[in-house]
Amino acid sequence: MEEKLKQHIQKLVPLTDHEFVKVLSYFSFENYGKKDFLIRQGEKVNHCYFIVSGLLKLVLVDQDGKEHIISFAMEDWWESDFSAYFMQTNASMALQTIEPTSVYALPLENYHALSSAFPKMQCFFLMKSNLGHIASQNRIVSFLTSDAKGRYEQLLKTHPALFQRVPKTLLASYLGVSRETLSRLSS
Amino acid sequence: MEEKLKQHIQKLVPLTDHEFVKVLSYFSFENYGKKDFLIRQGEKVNHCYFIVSGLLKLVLVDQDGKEHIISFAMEDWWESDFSAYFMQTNASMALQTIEPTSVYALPLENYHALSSAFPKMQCFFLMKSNLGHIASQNRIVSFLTSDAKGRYEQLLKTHPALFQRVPKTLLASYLGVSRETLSRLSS
DNA sequence: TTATAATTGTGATGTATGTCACACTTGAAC
DNA sequence: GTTCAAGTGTGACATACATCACAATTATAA
Repeated sequence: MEEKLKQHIQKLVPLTDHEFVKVLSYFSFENYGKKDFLIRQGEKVNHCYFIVSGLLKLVLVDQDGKEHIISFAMEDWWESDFSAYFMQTNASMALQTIEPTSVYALPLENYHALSSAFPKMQCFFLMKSNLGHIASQNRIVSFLTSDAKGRYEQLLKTHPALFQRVPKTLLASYLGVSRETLSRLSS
Repeated sequence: MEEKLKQHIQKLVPLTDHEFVKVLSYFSFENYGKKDFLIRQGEKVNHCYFIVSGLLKLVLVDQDGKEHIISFAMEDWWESDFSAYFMQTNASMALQTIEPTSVYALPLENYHALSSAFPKMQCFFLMKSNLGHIASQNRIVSFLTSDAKGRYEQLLKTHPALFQRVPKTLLASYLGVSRETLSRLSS
């Protein structure tokens, strides 16, 4: 499981075993069961997470009590309420497991310490952030250019595994359509 | 106009005058008229841009020839087709001026050179990227949680100036609704 | 100025999608 | 196994929004 994080970082920046051991010391390893909260809406956000295994949802509950899925987070992803994490404000969304999940957690102080101690890691975080920004923009594009059916088909193509692992209600919420409409699209 | 960039950077990282002069040398200053293209869909993307003055649209034309506005870019913003810029692929969207515009352009080689020569600048880019990621995620949230009217009112609250500077057709395209619907919302 | 294009408002109508209701199935807990 | 909750499909109906059409107004250029 250390290997997972090591290989993940090494895909973008070279890192000796010795360096990695030091890098790893900035993180803490944590295990969660099903439906556990890593972040609760309205509370402080102390960590961002690298997901070793499992599956989570980044979710926002609106005034009407309706749940909206901003993102699913799976193996090899980084997730948090990044706005609340970086700005040190209260979480506007929750991060909750769908399946039992193992993560490496990185406190904000350590994020900064790690970035200054290892320029390579700052470079790594920069690349990750750029990729995250691009991914979000693609999602915006899919809202602008596609209707429910188009977005459904894109998701089916890019993340077929999700349709096995996640209840349709959650997929519908991620796509921005009602459960019923999604059901009709897939039949 | 150098001042604009200097103050913008100094809002996030401290920089001596001497350092800034060196930083500035990585950029080239460019002027554009109305409706000029900085990036054309399908072509290589060589620069990202800091906007000193003016107004642009980041826009995608789909198969049906319909135009979708991913983003407006105004003074003090950074813009590009970041996916194409970083991955060195062809642009999936165009960047075009709405008003006459002045920018500082940064070639990708210089982006990397600047980041290694000035750790502070890498830190700056990291913060900017994080903020960009967060902004995109907020836009996604607005698509998930709000209908056309809600998104219209949010935009009116956060960027009232746009309603003076930009034709309603473009605002509609940004909001993901038809021109006619936007017209009815505002009356 | 005059001519032409760009921008905007508004009615009539079609369609995609949401909402409510209910039944059926599947899986989890005791 | 029995029980209960979670997940799913589908009909009937309501509604938000798109599309098409046209007129009116405002910029832009010759």
